[in-house]
Amino acid sequence: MLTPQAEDFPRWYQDVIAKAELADNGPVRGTMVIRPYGYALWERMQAEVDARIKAAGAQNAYFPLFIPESYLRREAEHVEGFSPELAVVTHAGGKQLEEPVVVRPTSETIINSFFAKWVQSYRDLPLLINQWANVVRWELRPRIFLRTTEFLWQEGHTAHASQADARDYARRILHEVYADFMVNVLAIPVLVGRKTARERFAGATNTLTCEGMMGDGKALQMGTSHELGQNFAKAFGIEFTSDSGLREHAWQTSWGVSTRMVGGLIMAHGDDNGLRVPPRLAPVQAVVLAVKDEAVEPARNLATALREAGVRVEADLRTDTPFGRRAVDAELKGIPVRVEVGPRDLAQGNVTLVRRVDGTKAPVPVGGVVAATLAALDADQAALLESARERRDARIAEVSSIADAIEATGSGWARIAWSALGEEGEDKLAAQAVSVRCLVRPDGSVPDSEDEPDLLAYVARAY
RNA sequence: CGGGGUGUGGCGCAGCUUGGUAGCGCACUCGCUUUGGGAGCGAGGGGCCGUGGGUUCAAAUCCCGCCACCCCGACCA
Repeated sequence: MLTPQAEDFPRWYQDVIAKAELADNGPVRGTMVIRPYGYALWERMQAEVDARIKAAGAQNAYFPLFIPESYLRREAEHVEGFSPELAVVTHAGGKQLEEPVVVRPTSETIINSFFAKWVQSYRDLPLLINQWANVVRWELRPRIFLRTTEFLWQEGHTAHASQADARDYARRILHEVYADFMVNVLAIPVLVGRKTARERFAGATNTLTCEGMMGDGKALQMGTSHELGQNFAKAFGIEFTSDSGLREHAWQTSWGVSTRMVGGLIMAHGDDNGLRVPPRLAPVQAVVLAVKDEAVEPARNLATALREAGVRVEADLRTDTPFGRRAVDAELKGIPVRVEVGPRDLAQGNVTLVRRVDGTKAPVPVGGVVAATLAALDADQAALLESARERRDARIAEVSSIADAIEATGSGWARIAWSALGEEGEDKLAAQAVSVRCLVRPDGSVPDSEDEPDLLAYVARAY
């Protein structure tokens, strides 16, 4: 299984670094350089997430990279959560600044300072804003793709007229944007639930999460959606006149997903032969590989036919590069379908269709390539999700004691009654580097409070 | 900050115990042969061995100091 920066890299991961070009460590500790192929994966994630955000009614905007230090101090809990990991600019323009500015670790403070101007009436609400940006958090221990000093993300910030509206919107983003994308595009069957107070975002009144299980059984928080209550509205003066003429503070949410998802994709689906990219995400869904010179023209034609059928296709006509190398290149990148076009098969009117997800190879008549490719893409998207779901479910242990829970997290997750755990239990887990990933109701839905009866806690080791 | 470890061509490493002409794999350059699963053969280029000092006829190797980086924890998307 593929773990970025694991002690003993699988050999192929080094190859991915060297050849498939996902990411390098950057020149500053913990930053990362995303090479073109890794960025292509991120661009696809952006496109899919952005479409869902817009469908949920939010609009894109952009706010400053630099935030006056005093802005962060306005919300006590928030500043406490971030102060150790801030990058602070003290000098600029050749002199010391009167007030240092921080490089945004997240943009609640700067965006809310504008919201305070933009929101005057209940008619201005809800205000639904999203920003695609880079942020910087000087973490103690970076981990490539999962916790880098600088990362790319999307952060949504909204203001609502009522607590109920804010609560509903935070849930809507969680389900319709994040979980929908992760399950249906990334093929990662995320668990959706509520964070405990201990795990909550600094400054939030409620944090919701999508938790994915990686190939080694550890958990990865892949996306979060927060209810901020009126904390920031009070700190930044976001007030409006309600329909009954009263002056009220807005209720807010914030939510985000980041390049961490690239790491999640790698660790959830990668195998010993490289990446496996689900077809709906894949920047290149099919590669048509000409085995020898005389197959170049037929290969080009097949690529055109696939493109016209709506497949994201690439023709590999580099017949001066050995076949094996080109096949392995496609495999490492996780390209779902490979169509090998060679004279031997062509003589029979066939090509070979190779599928990355299950590794099968089969001869297909030239005229049937488009249909076979479309069928394979659909089937493999479903197969990847199904195998990830089976693996996850098989690794969730039902336990009733804290000791058993810790034991179970050696290989997967544990499910335990929240009443058997509580905050004291959470402390004991933490001492063993185990955390409560989220709380859910018995029917799997997201709780409104951690005090609801019969809640279940999922506990695991996490990245 | 605590506990481990590592610094040797672009990348990954051996050599260090027992001092004596700096080596291997990958990558790179050239030539020929190859091309249906990470090509083969031949010929090349490239390194003040992290850094400062010490011991010695002689230091990658031994001694002392410093620096950097990595891993495991604390912090965290």
